[in-house]
Amino acid sequence: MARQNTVFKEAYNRYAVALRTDTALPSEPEIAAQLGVSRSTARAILTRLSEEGIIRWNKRQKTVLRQPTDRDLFPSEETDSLHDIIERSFMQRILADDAAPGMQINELELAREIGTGTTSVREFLIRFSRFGLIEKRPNSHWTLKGFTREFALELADVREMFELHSAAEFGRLSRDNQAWIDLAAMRDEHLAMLGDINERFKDFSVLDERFHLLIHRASKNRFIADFYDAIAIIFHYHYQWNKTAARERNERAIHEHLDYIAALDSGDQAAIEKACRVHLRSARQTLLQSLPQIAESA
Amino acid sequence: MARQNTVFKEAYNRYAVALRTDTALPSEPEIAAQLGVSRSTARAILTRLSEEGIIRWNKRQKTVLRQPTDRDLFPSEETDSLHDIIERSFMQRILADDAAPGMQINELELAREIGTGTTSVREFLIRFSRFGLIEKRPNSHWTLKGFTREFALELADVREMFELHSAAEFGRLSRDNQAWIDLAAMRDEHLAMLGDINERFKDFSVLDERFHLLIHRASKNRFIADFYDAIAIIFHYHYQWNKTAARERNERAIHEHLDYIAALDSGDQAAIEKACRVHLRSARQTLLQSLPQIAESA
DNA sequence: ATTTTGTTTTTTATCTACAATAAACATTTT
DNA sequence: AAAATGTTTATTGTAGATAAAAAACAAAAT
Repeated sequence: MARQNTVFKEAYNRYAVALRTDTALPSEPEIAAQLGVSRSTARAILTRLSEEGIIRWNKRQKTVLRQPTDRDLFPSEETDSLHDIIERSFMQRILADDAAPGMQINELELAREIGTGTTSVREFLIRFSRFGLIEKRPNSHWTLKGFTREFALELADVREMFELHSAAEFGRLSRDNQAWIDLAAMRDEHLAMLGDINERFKDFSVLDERFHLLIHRASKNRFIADFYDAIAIIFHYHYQWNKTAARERNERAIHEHLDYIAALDSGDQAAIEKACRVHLRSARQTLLQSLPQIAESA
Repeated sequence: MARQNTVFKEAYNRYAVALRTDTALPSEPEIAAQLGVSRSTARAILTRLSEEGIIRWNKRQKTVLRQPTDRDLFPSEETDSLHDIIERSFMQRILADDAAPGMQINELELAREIGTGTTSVREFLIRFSRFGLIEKRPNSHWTLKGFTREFALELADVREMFELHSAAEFGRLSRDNQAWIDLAAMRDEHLAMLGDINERFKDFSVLDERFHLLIHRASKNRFIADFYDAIAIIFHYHYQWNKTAARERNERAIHEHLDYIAALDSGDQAAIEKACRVHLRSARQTLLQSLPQIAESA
């Protein structure tokens, strides 16, 4: 098999669930644009919808005959892209207890366990290597460097440099910039979450990511943006893993964010830097406390 | 063909030129370690040296019979690793005049022109993408973002953050650290080059890279180190390309380096920061001036 | 004249195979 | 017994093939 048609299946599901009986569908290019796929794929979706009797399709006439049921959709295992499958599987492995720093990573073994070819695994590892968690010796194996204390400290250092820079840039944005509106909305979301913290503290990590992304966008720097992508992925898996004292930790972080937002809003660079440093210091503590115990420096 | 034996050929050449008639060669593991290859490859080298009548090899007895000549060596085209070939070829293309920002990059076309398979080109592009000069749209083509003014400014911003951090860390190193000895040697090299600047100004870029690498090593941060790798590669090709006013530019940079070294040596953090900023400001200017004219923001 | 659909071509994503290289194991030599 | 050599096995690096997806081209409809 050369390639899975996951793009088609995933887009098919996405389109099918949004269909409403008796409505007319737009033109092929419009459907393609809505779904973010090519017209070829959009046509493949229409073809299948037609074959399944979900729509009647004749050139420009496209009418929804019936609501698709769950049985019309592709199962979720078939809609995940190979890259996502590999990423999830790999992250689970390196966060598992028996993944000790210094461990070798075997491409063929990994590919077999995930049930995929070696090329995809190789490409994933190359992409993933920029997160600093694995390293390759040429003509030889990859080595897991792991979530060690060194890793956390190095990550935190760079994060602080970048965030202080971005926060300062944010403070310099002209007042008619969309970012200020987004920031105000963000404050409201923080307040809302705080009002129902006992129920909603688990949603904080998503809000946290969006908040810092908003700040970082102000710097308009591709290297900072890339680094934040890396952080987001690492935190995404890491927080799924480590959930100790989440409520207290998140509540405190929300308060810090609110102070930080107020400082940004004031436009006072000294206040911004101060609030940013306060938050970054506790974020660093959180990160260090959440390290897996076995992953001490190799 | 599955794989070129460039590791073997390159190591063979390296070992052959160092041979001296009538000397005895060490054990296989030792040879392998010297060359930085596996014993399998070391044995392949000994086998060929023996077949060519350059050595007599009988178990532990390995004697050099004659000095290898140029004709014994593999031609340089056969010793370059595929990765290096692709890198060189690709950098030449994106620095060429007709490489406009926004241009599409075609994997298959690139592979054919370089005379290699698509897999290697893909992997190269994935690795190269972290330098921020190209970008991929999933399921579609790569786009050349190019050496634009934005790129230079973003690069310079991050470089400044990192170098200020590293320089401060350097100033905090304990006095018995090897880095101080290296720094003193580095100052002497700068002075020597300055004494013969008209002849040697072209060697500055190598010294410049080594100098900044020394500074950055003090921060012991993998993200900073990786970023500096990227800078070094980009500058390597970029400076080969742009050579305007090299003598004056380099002479001034040497003076700045010497001031910077003196500041580091003093251990005074304020002086370090000042000297570092002075140098970084002119380095930024140099970078901006060296931009290709056509590569203005797309 | 522009937009939509129909059809063909190009390009990417992924698998498989295999030589080069590294690594492991076994035997011999000192 | 430790280190070297001899031999076998495992793993990586790369080419080539192919289905999926995108893109380009052509014809038809508003």
